[in-house]
Amino acid sequence: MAFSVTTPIYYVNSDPHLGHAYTTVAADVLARHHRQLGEEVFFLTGTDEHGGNVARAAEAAGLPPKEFCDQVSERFRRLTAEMESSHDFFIRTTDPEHERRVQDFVKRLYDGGHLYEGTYAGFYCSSCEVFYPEADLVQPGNLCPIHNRPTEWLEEKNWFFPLSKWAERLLELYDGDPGFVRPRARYNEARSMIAGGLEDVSFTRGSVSWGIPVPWEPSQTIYVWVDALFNYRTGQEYGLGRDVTATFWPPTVQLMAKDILRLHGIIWPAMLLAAGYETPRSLFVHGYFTSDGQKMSKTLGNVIDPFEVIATLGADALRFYLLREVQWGQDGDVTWEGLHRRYEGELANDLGNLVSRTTAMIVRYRDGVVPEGRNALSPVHEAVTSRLADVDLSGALEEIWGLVRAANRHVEEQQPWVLAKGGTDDDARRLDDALYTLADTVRALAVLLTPYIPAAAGKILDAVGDPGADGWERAALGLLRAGTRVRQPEPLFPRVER
RNA sequence: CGCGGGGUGGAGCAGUCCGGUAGCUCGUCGGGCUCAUAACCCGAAGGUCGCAGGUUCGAAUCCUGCCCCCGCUACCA
Repeated sequence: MAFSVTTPIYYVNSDPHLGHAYTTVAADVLARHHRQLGEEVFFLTGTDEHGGNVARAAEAAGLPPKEFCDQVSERFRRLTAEMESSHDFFIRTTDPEHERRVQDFVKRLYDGGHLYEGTYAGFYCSSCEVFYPEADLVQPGNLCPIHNRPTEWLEEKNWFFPLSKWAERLLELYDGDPGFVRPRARYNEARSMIAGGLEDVSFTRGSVSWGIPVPWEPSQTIYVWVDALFNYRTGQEYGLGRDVTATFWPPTVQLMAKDILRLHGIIWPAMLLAAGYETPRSLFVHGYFTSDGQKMSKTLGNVIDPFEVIATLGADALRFYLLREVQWGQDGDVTWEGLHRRYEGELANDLGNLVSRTTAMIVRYRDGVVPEGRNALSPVHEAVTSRLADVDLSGALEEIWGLVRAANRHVEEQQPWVLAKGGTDDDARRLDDALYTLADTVRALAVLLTPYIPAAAGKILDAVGDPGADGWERAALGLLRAGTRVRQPEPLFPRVER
């Protein structure tokens, strides 16, 4: 089995923020989980670096475009590193290997007769790098509907991709697989965009120089979105120093936010169909964040910087919070208040404290050796497996937390401290069972949580004497060997001052 | 006739596809415990499931109409 997952490549026009972190951690959880399952995994992320927006941002920063991209791309790379992303390759669209392949790809479409030459005239927004039909403009003043700034009337010779021609094939794709785009509402949205009629799209630009030259007409550059989308393919072709497309193409799951659904759900598969490539197995569209019910903005002062979260509470906390607080696939509200609440209430009190009390009791009552016993709790790994197979990242976490709570409840029900004082054989046997249940459950929890909070999960496995045993088959209960040595670790999630 | 999301106890949400005693977390109040990161556990109060009609033995769930909020305008995932 092979599993390949992608994030969008992040546009270097702006600094990394919480949304980027969100998509990255989601992809990372999937990648780590599928590795646990023993599958071959290819997880691709990176940065999107061409286009007029970047050229302008570079100019504003007083840097040549490539140098500017180097700097910003490095910030994104640092974010992925700090949040412990396990991606297999970090692509940059300014990689010469990528640029060359994009040219080959576009040439292939050209040679196959899939592009035609036309003149494009229209209202152009230089921020979007997009022409708008007059009907979409904000009046008066022909303002860009996205930026609310004046557009300019521009005419240029372009190569076009006849998207309209592909509508029927796209509908077949959608109708043949209701799971192609998830959640369902996004599938409906994309399908109705196709059914409502598609317009051909410009494939090249005459007015943007910071881009990949069109092979047969070097005065033009390849439109940045073509260049960007095709990273999913080129990354597999050269990312590992060899072509792994035979194993990993097409991508199993491609993650994105809703703003780029049209690009990924319509244009991207059409491009691939035209070029004769297999289309992605599935797309998953997640939601947006608000903070305190409002969009994040510097002016409102409710911006949450992922670097700051990691510096304050750690990468595990950020990863956990984003996937726990926000219903996967929906918009969600994130705040520092909520972050602290989840950190203290769930990571520290529920999980961290469970590990603490479990290990402390085994050290205290059984000299740190796991006794013989059987696990009295009900396993959750099958439910979690099925949630993750459905790419339900917050649902899986909910299932896991049910086991955390059950374990804490078990302590109260069994009252090991009472059993330890009782002198009968029955007391001793019941204490053994209770301690075994706790140690084994904590161990299984670490396995289940490995994709989400890899650092803490590793520490838990070390503490219960099962280091590195994080394969998914270990997620079942009752696998901890009696006689294993346990020690009490430092608090996994120490209290942090607000 | 722009598109999309949402309205469920004080807060945040699940449940709505495939109708059948309204559930979870947090908060509040009361109690228990002492293994543990002053953590943990139990109990209670608290909801006419946005409104109005309809279908049905039965509607948060299906149908019709309406009202309100949010995003699409951003450091845009």
